[in-house]
Amino acid sequence: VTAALRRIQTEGVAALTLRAVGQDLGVSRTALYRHFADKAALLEAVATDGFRRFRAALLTAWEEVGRGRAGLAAMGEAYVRFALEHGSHYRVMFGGVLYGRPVSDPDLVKEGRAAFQVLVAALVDLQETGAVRREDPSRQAFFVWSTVHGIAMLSIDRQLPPQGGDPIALVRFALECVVDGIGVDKDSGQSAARKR
Amino acid sequence: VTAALRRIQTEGVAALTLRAVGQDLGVSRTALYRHFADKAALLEAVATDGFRRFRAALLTAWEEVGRGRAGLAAMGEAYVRFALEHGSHYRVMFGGVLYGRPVSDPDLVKEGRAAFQVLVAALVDLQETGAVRREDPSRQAFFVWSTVHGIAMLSIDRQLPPQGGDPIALVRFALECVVDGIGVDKDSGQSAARKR
DNA sequence: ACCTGAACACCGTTCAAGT
DNA sequence: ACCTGAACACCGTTCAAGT
Repeated sequence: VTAALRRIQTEGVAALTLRAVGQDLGVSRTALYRHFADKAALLEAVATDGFRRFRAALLTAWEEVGRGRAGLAAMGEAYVRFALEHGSHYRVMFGGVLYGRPVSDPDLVKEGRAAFQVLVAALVDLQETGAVRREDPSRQAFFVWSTVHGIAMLSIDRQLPPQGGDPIALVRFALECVVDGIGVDKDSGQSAARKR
Repeated sequence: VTAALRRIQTEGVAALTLRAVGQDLGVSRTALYRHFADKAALLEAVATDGFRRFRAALLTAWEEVGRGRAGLAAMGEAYVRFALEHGSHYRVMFGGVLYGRPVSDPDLVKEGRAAFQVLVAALVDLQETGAVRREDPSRQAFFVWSTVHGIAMLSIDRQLPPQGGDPIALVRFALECVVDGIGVDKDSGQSAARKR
């Protein structure tokens, strides 16, 4: 898995061939079939590993900055930073490299859910401090996730420039708007974050 | 191009091989090299065609519903509907099938920009009616685009369920929050959409 | 201008065979 | 248990050759 990761990082996801991985390991291409059912299984293992690192990155960002609205912003920045720095890895986790489902590895879906739960927990926290409306936090989380995921994806695909500018600046702006959006109290027409 | 599109729709993007396209056309695989420099060029043509249809779909949704906040919502729904109904086509346009850049076809970047301009124009319209803050509309557009793109991508990759629910419902919720978010007047703490 | 067939260098995968 | 080598069915791409 680490050999596969190294290749993916340096040569891109397209260069991940069983033969190349085998060669890096000083072993035959077919030897990998003793450890993984097929290439998809290797990719699933890579994705699972990715979700673990990903979750850790989000969590430390959230805790270092000290929760609250600023914590969510830090988490969002950590999110797109991860995606930018590990573009190929992020692609394997999300971008449909494993497009021909179904996902067979239960660890993969477990780690994926765990990463998502970090976001849900953050939103619950924001609800408690009153920064955000009290409603289904997982719905809010899907919304936030989509926004940040979209920024990450478009950045990786170089679809944001030319004047799209810095992805980090964009995610900062976007998350401010998002929190305002899910913070607006529909009855009073006021931001929940601003009223005491 | 239409033959390639048909294959992509029915068999998925992975099944798009030059040999298969040639066979569908009753022609040799290598014959395609008289019309496209290589496979990437074919995919770029498919993507260009996709952006044209995409732009048309967004535009009619925007105009049919009659602009304004409801128009943006309709546009967002049309967006994810397009992505869901033409998953493979959408993938070619965005999802990094053309990952190994650079994009060489100038028509492709032109059509891509044109589709994006539909969104920008909509936001300018919302600014004029006072539904949304007056600031750089393209920055707002990148934000909105990211959100909807994220929902579309996660839906296509089946990453939203199980309890993520209907993507259309999610985009409706998300766009309401987004408009609230970019409509909040920072000075008064009130939603610009609500004050007269 | 457009197409063909053979050829080349790559894939993932299977399988009989070795230690 | 782990690995190997040959083999198979696929790829994209090139090239000399045909009309």
